[in-house]
Amino acid sequence: MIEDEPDLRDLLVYHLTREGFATLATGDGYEALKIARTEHPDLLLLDVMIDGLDGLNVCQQLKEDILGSGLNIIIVSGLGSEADITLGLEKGADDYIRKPFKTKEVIARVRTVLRRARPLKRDPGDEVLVSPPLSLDPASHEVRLSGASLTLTASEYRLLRYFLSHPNRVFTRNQLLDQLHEHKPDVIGRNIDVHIRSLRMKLGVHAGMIDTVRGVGYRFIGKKS
Amino acid sequence: MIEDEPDLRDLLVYHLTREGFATLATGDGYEALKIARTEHPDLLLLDVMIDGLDGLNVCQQLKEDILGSGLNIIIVSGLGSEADITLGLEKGADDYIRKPFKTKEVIARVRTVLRRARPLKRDPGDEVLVSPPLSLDPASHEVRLSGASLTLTASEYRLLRYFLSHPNRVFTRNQLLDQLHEHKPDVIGRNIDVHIRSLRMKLGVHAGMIDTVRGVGYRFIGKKS
DNA sequence: CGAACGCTATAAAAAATTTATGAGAACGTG
DNA sequence: CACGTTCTCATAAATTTTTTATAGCGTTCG
Repeated sequence: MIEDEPDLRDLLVYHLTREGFATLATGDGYEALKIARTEHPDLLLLDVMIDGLDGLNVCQQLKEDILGSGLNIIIVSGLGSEADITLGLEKGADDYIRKPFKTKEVIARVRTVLRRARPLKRDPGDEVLVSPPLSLDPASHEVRLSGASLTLTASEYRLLRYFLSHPNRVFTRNQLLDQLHEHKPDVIGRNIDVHIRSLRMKLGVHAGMIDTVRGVGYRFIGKKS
Repeated sequence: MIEDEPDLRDLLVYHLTREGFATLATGDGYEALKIARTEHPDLLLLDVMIDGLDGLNVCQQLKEDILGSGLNIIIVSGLGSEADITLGLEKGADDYIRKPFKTKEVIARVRTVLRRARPLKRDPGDEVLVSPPLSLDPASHEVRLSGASLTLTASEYRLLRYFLSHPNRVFTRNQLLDQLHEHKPDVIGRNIDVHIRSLRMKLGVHAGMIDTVRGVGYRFIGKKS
């Protein structure tokens, strides 16, 4: 992100980070070029009114420079600079946002551009979790064991997904319960046992992937794929 | 909750309580500090525009004060105080809500922050403890001796973890017992001996790492990794 | 130097805790 | 209402923790 107003920059960085985007920010045009060339970002959020170098120049240089490398650019325009927008789009920007904006809107646009531009790169939260011989695809909600499709209930799925995204780590029953539903205070901790059991049954031979840690809880044993 | 408008305060208290959160509310900054320090809340819902003491001050003081105790803070900002938000986030707040808001939104945020915060609570103690040839990983609850995995019972694990995090220091039997369970006053001190023994057995050749200090207790002999 | 004492190690039995399992009730959804 | 899912509970099985008893070792002091 290139944005020269520190407050606004920090706010946006905070939000983007919170939404799962790895974010780098600067207020200076030259620095931006340097960062863009070394870090190969997927997306540039570019305020056209910045120090050091005109935003549109940055836009143009980068588009030429890293042509085809999959860099996307969203222009953030100041008030009443209609011209900048059209100019920017001509120079290769993919979208624009007009000030003042809501952070929600920014995030939505970022998402949209990234999704449109990179059907290959999935959302971080949508990546297929693999831990042989298990694989779980959040997008299609499908789980496979040694290639064969497993039919899981919603709870089983959630549990397994949580396990798969935090392999080799112990969780107490309450931690696991929290993953199943937005904390239902009245649910008895022991009922995790039942879910574990059904998961294990469906895992069949590989039931051992879910390990009981006596006196603590459960742990999923998984290899890095 | 710190909120100085009584109507709004009551409304929120009503809703939060109905959702199962134990809620305390005040409109005064100083009182808030006092309550926070005695009641050890999990979450602070903090309006930055309050009487008695500036909201951001409250935020900062509490974060410093109860550092690591797992206090989470959500800032509620008045209209157009963008600056307060970033400032607050810098001072340690975990999230913010902008006025005007819907009670549903507030509840959702509260839930989210609390859920997100809970596993983090465990983080500080998550570092792997190493004292060659021993290593203990709190996250996976796994202990290795010269690379080979050791299977410990819950008590053995706790004991060893305590030893590893305080090497070369003598502990009385009662101190060690306190580590095993939240104070069970009726347990006889001598039973630590039994745990020590089983630990030593599992340590095999390295049983000597646990040293008997006659007339006092035990000490773990460890090198810094 | 050696016997007595106090503390620790060991072993085995008893008590307590924890987990697995099976079956049924409650719940929600179509 | 029928169905599949989720939750609760009771009981059995497994394992851990505590207790108890005895043997062993080191220290102290006559």
